[in-house]
Order: sequence, then structure tokens, then C-alpha cells
Amino acid sequence: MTQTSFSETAVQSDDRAMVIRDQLRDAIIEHRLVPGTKLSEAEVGKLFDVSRTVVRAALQSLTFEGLVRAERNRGAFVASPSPEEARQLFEARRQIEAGIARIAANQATAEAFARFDACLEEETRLLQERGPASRRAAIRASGEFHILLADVAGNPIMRRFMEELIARSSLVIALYGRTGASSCGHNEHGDIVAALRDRDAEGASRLVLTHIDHIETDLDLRSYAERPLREALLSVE
Amino acid sequence: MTQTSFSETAVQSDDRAMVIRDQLRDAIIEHRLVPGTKLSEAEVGKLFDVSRTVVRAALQSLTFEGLVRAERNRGAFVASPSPEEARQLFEARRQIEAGIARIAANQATAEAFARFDACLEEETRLLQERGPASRRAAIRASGEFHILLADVAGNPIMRRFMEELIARSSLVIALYGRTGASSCGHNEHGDIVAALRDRDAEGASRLVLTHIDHIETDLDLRSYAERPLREALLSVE
DNA sequence: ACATCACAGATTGCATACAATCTGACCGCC
DNA sequence: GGCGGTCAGATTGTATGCAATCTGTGATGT
Repeated sequence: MTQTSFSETAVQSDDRAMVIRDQLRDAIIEHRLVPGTKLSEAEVGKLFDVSRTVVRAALQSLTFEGLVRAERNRGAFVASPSPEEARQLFEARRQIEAGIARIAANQATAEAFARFDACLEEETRLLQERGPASRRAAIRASGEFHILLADVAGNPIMRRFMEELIARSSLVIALYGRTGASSCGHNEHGDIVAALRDRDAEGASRLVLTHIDHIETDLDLRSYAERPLREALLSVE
Repeated sequence: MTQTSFSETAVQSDDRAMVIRDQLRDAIIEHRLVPGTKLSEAEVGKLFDVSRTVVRAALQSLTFEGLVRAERNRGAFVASPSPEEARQLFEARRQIEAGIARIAANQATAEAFARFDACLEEETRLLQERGPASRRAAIRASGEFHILLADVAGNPIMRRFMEELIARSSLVIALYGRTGASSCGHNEHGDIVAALRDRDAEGASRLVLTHIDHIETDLDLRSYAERPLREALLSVE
């Protein structure tokens, strides 16, 4: 979707490890790999036909991003953010994305708006479709919008932070999402773009904040006591 | 200084790699390792008496943080942020630290203020001393203050971002720092703590912003054309 | 029947060996 | 003398082997 890949994040070395990293990352973001899933080095290595060395590098990379949890002598698992972590995540998103929106309002070029339009079209298209596959794609596209926002702001450092936050948000939605409408809301993305077009930095910032609030509201973070059980059930290898 | 170590950031596995990572990281932050220095796997491994495998993990970790630049089949080097990257870094810091200050103003406990006081005392003590060693320690202590701010805000995710930003700022100061007063200014840290004590979120946020502006002002980012030469000279192994 | 302990299987942690690649020097040629 | 190519050394990329650690099973004793 976005033409810039994740190469920003990573080393240009580690070709192979990066490919595996991105594949696993995509699978996690699209909820094909659910939280708690064990990522055995040997198994992953066999799937991608590489040695454990390369797999370890990829898993380490994902661990730094918070998408994978590594336990000593136990192995690596797809992360299962706690409700508390989820709250911290959204707090961080509010702080960072508000700033990004302000910057983007001043920086956005015509080319940027073209990308926004393409992204919005893709989103609405996917939302009209039904089925789990398009649900996944919709969550992904929703994330792409936020990353695009960071991209337009033109700060690679903040863009990388956003990538991490978005990816982890996807995990949170997988665990605590209620409707799945979390991803898009009532064309709030469109409203944000409109504010950007008006160069209304404060308006865009405010819209982003309420948008994130809406995403968070759609989560079920309250059932603190029950979660460990459900998590455990999902974690059964 | 701060009792919480960097364990937040990392995997609890990779004991040994983490130790090396932290040692290298500290050396970079304290300017004992200057930008451009080559970090040969074999050499580092010999120094710490571990195999290249462990060193690679440590270097990979530092690469993700942006403290090390890895070139395929060439090796790893202490990063040399460009002036452009430096600007982006401070832009990110303004966005993130302003938010952190607001949160910290509401969250700070008595225990937090005790830590602030200890940090400020340490800073002023180091500033009174002369010599390169205390200069290094001062830069380090200055960073610790900002991390402490993030710590008090109570959001581990933003804390981790701050750790990265502070570490990279130290690199930038090493490259472009003019006076070294970059680290502290005119007791601006103390003013920030005072605002926190007053629960003045907006005031604290504003003070943080001007503080970061002052740090950036003290840098010499203008001489774009000359830098590559100086950088190259510093990079001579 | 229950609890405890010991062992076997599996998985990760680490070191090392080999292959691929790059850098720099030397040599021949123009 | 300058330029280009080839080769040796060094360094990283990857695979694999062995040691350390953990999990779960089964036997044994109370």
C-alpha cells in the first residue's frame, strides 16, 4: 500500500532476517498469528528454509518492537499485551500522534494528499467487503493511514515510533477488540484529512485525539480478572 | 543513578548480550566511543571474552536504537547522525517530552520529587567540577534527568522512546556540540521540577520545550558542507 | 492415592567452522 | 607515471554442533 517499506526501521544488512521479520510482523498485524503463539526457532527456520541463526535475528528484532516476548530457555511467543500495557500504548499514541498531526498539517504536499486519498479509498473499499480476510485487510489499512500520517509529517524517527505503536495496537485489538470497527470508525480518517487540507493543525490534532479515544473505547479492557484465562487458552501452543 | 536499569527495553534472555550492549551504550553516551568508531565483532568479542554470536546480538540491539550503523559485509560503526537527523531528533523530543512533562506534572509523587532532587544535586555537583571526566558525567546526568521525567510519567513505552532519543542526542552533542553547556543550561531542569511541584502541567511542558530549544541552539548544525570532512576525520578508526 | 524425585526429550544459548563478500595492495600494462 | 585488474587478507554472513536449561512423564516411596 504505502510505497515506502519498513526499511527505515532496520539495518540494511541482515537481508534474510529482515524478510522473515517482515513476514512474521505482517502475520502478527493481520492476526494470522494470535497472541501467545509459540515461535520456535527450528520451526520458523524450517518454514523459511534458513538456519536458526537468521531466525534468531528476526525474532530479536521483533522482541525489540514489543511484538514478541522472549523467555530465557523457553522460546519466543507472540506478545500478549496486558490491559495495562494497552492503556499505556494508547496514551503514548495520543501524545505522539497529536504532534504528528500538527506537523503533518503544515507539511502535507499535493503528493501527500494523493496518497491520503488512495489510502482512504482502499479503506472504504475494504470496509464494504465482508469476511475475515477483508476484516484483516481493513485493520491493516487502518494502520497504514496512521503510518502515512507520520510519513507525511516527514520525521523518520517519529514514523518509526508510530510503526511500533500501530503494530502493537493491532495486537491489542486482536486481544481486546470488540467489534472490529475499532479500525475505522465513522470516516474519522477522512475528517482528519479534511482538517489537514485546511491547514488546521489544531483541528487535525483534536480529531486524531478523539479518533484514538474511539478506538480505545471499542476495546474491552475492563475484564481484568478473566483475561489471564482467555490468554492462557489462546496460548495453548 | 536511576535505580531502574535498562531492563525495560530488552529481553530478559540474552543476559550476556545485554551486558555488552549496556557497556557499549554507556561508552557511546559518555563520548568515550566517538561517532564513526568501528565496532569489529571479533575485537569486541575479545574484549568481553565472548563469541561473535553474543556480540552480534548486542550490536543488532544498538543498531535498532540508532546508536550504531551497520553496513552489510562491512561492519558496525558508532552512528554519526547527520544535521538533518539531528533536527528530526530534536523535533521528536519536543513532541514527546512536552507530553511527558504534562503527564509527569499530574503523576509525580513525593518519592518522585525525591528522585528529582537527587538528580538535580548530582547535576550541579558535576557542573562545578572541571575536566573531561566530569564533563562526560554531566552530559550523562543531564540525560538521566530527562529519562527520570519519562519514568515519573509512568509510561514504560514512552520511557523507552525517551531513552533512545536521549542516547541519540548524546551522539549529536558529541558531533555538533559547541560549549557542552548543552547539557544543562541555566538551571532549567530545576525550573521544570518547580513547575511539576506546582502541578502546572502547561508550564512544565512549556519549560521543557524552551529547554530543548536551548540545547538545540547550542549545537552547530549550520556548517553542512564542512561536516563530512570532520566526520571522516573522526571516523579514522 | 498422593507427593516427590529422577530422567528423557525438546528447545534454547553459545561457540566455532566454513562460505561469501569487501578492502587494499601489488603487479602488469598502456 | 597513471590506470586497471587480480589476488591475498580480513571481516562479516550463515550453518551447525555441543552444552545448558526447562518441561513433562513415570517410577518410587510413604
